[in-house]
Amino acid sequence: MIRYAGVMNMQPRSSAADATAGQESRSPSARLRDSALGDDLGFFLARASALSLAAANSALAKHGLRVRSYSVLALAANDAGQSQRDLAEILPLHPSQVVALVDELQEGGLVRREPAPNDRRANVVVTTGEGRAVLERAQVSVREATNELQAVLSPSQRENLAEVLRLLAFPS
Amino acid sequence: MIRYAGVMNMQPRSSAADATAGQESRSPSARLRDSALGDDLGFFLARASALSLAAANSALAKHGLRVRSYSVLALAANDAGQSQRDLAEILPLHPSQVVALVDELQEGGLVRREPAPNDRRANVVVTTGEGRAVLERAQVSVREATNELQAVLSPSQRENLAEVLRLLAFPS
DNA sequence: TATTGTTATACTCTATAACTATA
DNA sequence: TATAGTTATAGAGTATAACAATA
Repeated sequence: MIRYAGVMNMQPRSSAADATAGQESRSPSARLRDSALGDDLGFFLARASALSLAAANSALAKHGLRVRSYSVLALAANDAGQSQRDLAEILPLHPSQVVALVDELQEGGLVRREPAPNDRRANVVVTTGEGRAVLERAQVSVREATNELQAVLSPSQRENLAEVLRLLAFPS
Repeated sequence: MIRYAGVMNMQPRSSAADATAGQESRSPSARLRDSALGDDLGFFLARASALSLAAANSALAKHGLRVRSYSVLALAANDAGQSQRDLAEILPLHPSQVVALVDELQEGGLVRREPAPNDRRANVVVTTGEGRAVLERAQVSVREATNELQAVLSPSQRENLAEVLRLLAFPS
């Protein structure tokens, strides 16, 4: 049911084709291992990320959300008083992308734009009651999908991964 | 110089704005940590992947390549006799995407399409001498970029990461 | 009947520039 | 003059369907 995104769309291949492939039929993973990509950490990073993104998007679909709108909703819900500019900075997205995402969430009744108290240029993005309810349900779905994906890892591997990825994602 | 791709485009913000932000000015990373995204491994995975992709694309630009064309070139060079369908399966990309990538590489003189010996429907993608030369130089650049990105990690952390990512990327 | 390469199309995500209203 | 939000547009990347030639 999961659709792989990005560099990751799987093309299921008939096993008949494999069977008749002839003499030089190493497995796809063997070919990959022997190529220049075989020890390329970036390749695995991209693939793991795409799988994770696809799983999250799939889990969020039933709530009418995608990863990016979910992110905006999650941040807006966490702390009232955040302007669109703040959201753009934190996520990080371009301000013009935040406009579209907030539009979408607002049309669904999940957030409101309110005038910022100190700055008449700025909007504060505020979650509605409906928005908070949807977010809570969506969080459960995302967590389930994440756990399923990480089921192949031991608890210590998970912790290690989180720590190392944090270093890579936010080099300080 | 690096341009961050995807969910990852950084919007540099004037420190003046931060200084005058007023009472509730937690840092962006603090806001992120407190939000529903703060413990979301998928978020860090996406961000690390985007940084890695951007670094690789940046490193490949001077060779006239991008990550996807580099991947096709690397696989074609590794093993003569691979059809476009094979490449699509291994990478994995949609066959129609491989068409465009091979077109591009062929126009640059890095690969040739040759008729497959056993199957007149299929093309075999073969690297030219120029293609192999470019690939070798590109590989050096990619490796440099990767090392720079992973400089924050200890050797054992790198090994661990590679092992864990392999499990996530290719769940068997 | 199924598969290979191909073309075409559409949709998502990302990047950039420009405009307006405020500061 | 700089910033917040907005609009518009263009380019990657991705997904899908259809077609001709061949198996």
